[in-house]
Amino acid sequence: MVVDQLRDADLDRLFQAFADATRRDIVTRVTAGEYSVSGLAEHYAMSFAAVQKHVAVLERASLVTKERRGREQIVRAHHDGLQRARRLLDEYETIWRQRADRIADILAEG
Amino acid sequence: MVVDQLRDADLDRLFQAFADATRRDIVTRVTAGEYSVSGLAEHYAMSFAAVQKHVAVLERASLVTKERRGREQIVRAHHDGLQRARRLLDEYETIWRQRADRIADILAEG
DNA sequence: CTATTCTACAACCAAATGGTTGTAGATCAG
DNA sequence: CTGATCTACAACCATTTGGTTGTAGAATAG
Repeated sequence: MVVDQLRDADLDRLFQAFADATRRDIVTRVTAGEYSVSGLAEHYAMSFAAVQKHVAVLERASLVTKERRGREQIVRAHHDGLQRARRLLDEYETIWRQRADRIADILAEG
Repeated sequence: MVVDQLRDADLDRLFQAFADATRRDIVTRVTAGEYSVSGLAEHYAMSFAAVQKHVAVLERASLVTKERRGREQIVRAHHDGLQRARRLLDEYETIWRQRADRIADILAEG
């Protein structure tokens, strides 16, 4: 199974984006409210540029979008992206859970 | 919010482990049946050592375990680890979905 | 107009990642 | 015992990652 390249690359970017506590926190924040990039940066013990890069990673993973408003860039949760992420996680989770359940059943029988 | 360090590190390792197509494929395989490390390695266009490293990453993320059987090392899905992964993903997903739903409602009203 | 704020982006750096080859120790087959 | 197989691990390499500082351009405030 060489698997679907497109989907693979998307999943790579998705999980990679989630594999950092700062980025997960950013996603949590922007699903709750509006933040400019500098507004986000205030909350982390790192440079503005570093936060800018984290936002860029989330953007490439289609988890957030940016929209310019005056001199600020507003970061928002990208709902299509988040939904897509959920669906992909669900699929994986379903496969693994079904198999895990089947194995649990077999172990229970034994 | 400086968040829970332990959980953060676990989540980092978890998502990092998932952020590679080969590793996701390995997890899928070992949830379905038994594989030795070399048995797994047969399926990928990379060296045995590379696959060994991927398995090690999954092991550190508590997603698989290894058990020696003769000269082979059998790789198995670690069900506690997978369950834990599921629970963590569910939590995140719940937070995000609730917020996304709320926002969707607001947008629908407007 | 000027100063400040917000963003973009380049250059740089250390550490981690994902791969390789090579060597060596166990275990099994004949 | 000997040879083949399976694993472990070290050393190495190129690329990516996560951070930094510095420079420069747009937009706003006064």
